[in-house]
Amino acid sequence: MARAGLSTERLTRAGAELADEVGFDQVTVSALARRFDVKVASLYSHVKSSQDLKTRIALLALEELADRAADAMAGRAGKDALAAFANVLRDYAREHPGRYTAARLRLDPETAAASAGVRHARMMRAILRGYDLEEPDQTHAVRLLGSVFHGYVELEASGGFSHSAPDSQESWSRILDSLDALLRNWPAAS
Amino acid sequence: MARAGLSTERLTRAGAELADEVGFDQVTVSALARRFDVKVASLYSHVKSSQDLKTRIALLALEELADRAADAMAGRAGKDALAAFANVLRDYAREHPGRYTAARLRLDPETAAASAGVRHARMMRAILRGYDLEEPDQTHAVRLLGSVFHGYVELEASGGFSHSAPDSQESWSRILDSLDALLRNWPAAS
DNA sequence: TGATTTGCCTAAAGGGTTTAGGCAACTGCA
DNA sequence: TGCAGTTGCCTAAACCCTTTAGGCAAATCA
Repeated sequence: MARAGLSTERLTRAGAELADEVGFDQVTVSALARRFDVKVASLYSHVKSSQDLKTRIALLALEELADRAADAMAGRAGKDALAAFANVLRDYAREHPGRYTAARLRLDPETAAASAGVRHARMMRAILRGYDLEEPDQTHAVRLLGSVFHGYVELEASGGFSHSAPDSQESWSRILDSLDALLRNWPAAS
Repeated sequence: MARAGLSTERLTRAGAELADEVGFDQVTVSALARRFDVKVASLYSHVKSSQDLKTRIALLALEELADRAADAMAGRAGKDALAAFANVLRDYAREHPGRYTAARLRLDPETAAASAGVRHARMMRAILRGYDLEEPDQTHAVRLLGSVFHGYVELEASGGFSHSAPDSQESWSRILDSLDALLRNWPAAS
């Protein structure tokens, strides 16, 4: 019987594609086995469990996202860097909704620490270097940006802003403008 | 054989409790049947499907949330109203994580239109009446606030801010301050 | 070429979802 | 109060997903 050429790598990639096609939570070991025209049990030589598969897809997505963000931010600072980073996030989510959802999977601490998530955090700090913020305000700002970006992208993905004026692109631009303004004039602690 | 006294109402409430205890996506018709010490098939007289059950829990959570928010906002305006609304969201999420997750379930358009979600939207607009924003900036601001609130609460729930200084409460306060400042000085379109 | 490793398979158990059909327990009406 | 009709929970069964154990054949390497 001919072998299918499975590997952890290929399964992870195929899983990511499947996620984009049918949604991350429809990614199942069974569905993946069907895609490779192989029996379900065969996948368990390459992947420990369904959870393991999902974690690998999440890590892949985080890497891709970090790579794109690093690329986009190269040579930029201030508002340009802010917009570049934010747009990478939003575009990735629109292009690869399943992978984006995967990237938001809750990872256990060690896995998270070894993931590209730390690159994301560093890039966020790098953006803020273009503004004049001391600690702890810098941390507050990191948290604000993270919340806005992820929050907006998620609301947009769930259809919250579609079919209503003004269109989402305009809100997005204006929100980036307003965040830039806010970071330039960060209010002192009350 | 004694009857268990099931009803759609009771199942929905029990489902909400179960969600808070074990997580919304662990809410299953089977688990609920166990909780009532009843056979699984029995629930299907009261609930159309697993999806139906989840939707009902989501609608319950949206109602509770809207009730609390309306309460908290009564008699407040400006920053007070902003903070009241935001704190209700955050507190509810901390108190009832499963219900909060449920409230974020993607509903089909008609269901959403008939849900307490519309009250949320109206309250958001009410908050902005305390600031001087014309359309379309008011809509942009609604979207920004929605993104920040949901984004922050979600990142916080997933442990993103724990075990790191400054503590989450401080960031939350400062972020509310900064949003207030931003809304008072909303930048003109570029 | 023969021995070993590797890869995919069959088999089976366990759990969730959902439907069909049955009997017992309530409800309401005479 | 007694009986008919309705309602509520049950058994049974089909289908899908996960995961483990153990087997045979294909690839690899000596």
